[in-house]
Amino acid sequence: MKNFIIDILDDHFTEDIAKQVYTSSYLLQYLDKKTKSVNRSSKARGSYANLYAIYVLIEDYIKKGFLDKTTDYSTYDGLIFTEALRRIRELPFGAKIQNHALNNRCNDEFRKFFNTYTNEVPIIRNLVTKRYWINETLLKIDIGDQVINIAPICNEIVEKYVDLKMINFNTFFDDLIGLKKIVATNPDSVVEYVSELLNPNSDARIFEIVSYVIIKYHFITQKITYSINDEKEHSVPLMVYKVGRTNANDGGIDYIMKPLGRIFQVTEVLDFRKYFLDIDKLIHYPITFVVKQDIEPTKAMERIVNDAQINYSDPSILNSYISSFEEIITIPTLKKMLITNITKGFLTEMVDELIVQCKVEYNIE
DNA sequence: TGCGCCTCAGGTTTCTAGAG
DNA sequence: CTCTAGAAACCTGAGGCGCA
Repeated sequence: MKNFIIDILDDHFTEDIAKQVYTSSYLLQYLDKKTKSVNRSSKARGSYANLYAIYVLIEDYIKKGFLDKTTDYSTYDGLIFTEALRRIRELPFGAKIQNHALNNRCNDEFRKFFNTYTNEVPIIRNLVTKRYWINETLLKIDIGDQVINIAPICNEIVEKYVDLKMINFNTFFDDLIGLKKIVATNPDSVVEYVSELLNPNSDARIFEIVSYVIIKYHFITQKITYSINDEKEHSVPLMVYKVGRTNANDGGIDYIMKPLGRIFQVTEVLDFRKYFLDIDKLIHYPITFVVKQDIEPTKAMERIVNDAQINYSDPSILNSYISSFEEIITIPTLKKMLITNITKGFLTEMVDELIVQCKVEYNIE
């Protein structure tokens, strides 16, 4: 398969020139290296920070008219750090990007790739004035009889890359929106789709969201009645809340139930050490584990206990961990819950909730 | 094929210089 | 002196890759 960078170059030049431009431009080769995730699986992480650092500086370069040589770029004051970072954060997936790329990482990485061929780096900065420039020498490609400025092409590449990543990513949302449309007319296919999301190979974040939605609607029909100091009785549903985004919640609690205070932790593996670590983190507070494994909960528990017994000779220590397992929920449990939720008529709500949670997870809007 | 090490990239914390 | 922006160091999970 031809890559999209070559396609873009071919749009601008004859095949011969396109090839020459590519082989003489380290910047284009760098962009090529940094955009590889397009052709990888949906799990492959994209890379935006370094690309965006280059992008905003080139954008500034073009916007201020240096492409048309109306003024000399070397006399330009440079782009202010805060402005550059602000612009980076406006770009798709860029909301949380930090200072690293502008400060050093982009240049470091470029050097790592190309130091045997060139001493130039993409980003020029003045530590005293805190201003930033794109390195113009890397933009001007001399191919013998002419000098080509690749500034617009570089930015076209970055834009195309972001487009492609967005398409990848939007497919899932489009699917969900599609589900919403057919939920009334063809509920069976919705069930099939959601069940598919529960398979062990699905993306971890998706699994965490889908299992949350199922668990939430499983408990929401159960009511608890309590009274404080014998005062009037309250009757409330068991509400499960998702705490934070998966990505921004390293090692934290995943779901919490009010008012019982049950805590849910999602895990992919059956390694007992992972469970014991979670239990340690919460100082042996009881935990309900949601496990992305296609086995019955009893089997999962058996395996954990067996493995742990080999490593823990003291039964009282072992027991202090085992007793911190409040419940284990596995894929078969979730599938059963899904079916009962649907028979209770929660299908539409569940699809809506899925969309809401995905928007939170992926920072949409 | 499974395991351990390495890289990558985002996120958090700390340091520093300059302004007031 | 304090406050702030900017810079840099530190941390961590996930994926990839090489090796047995």
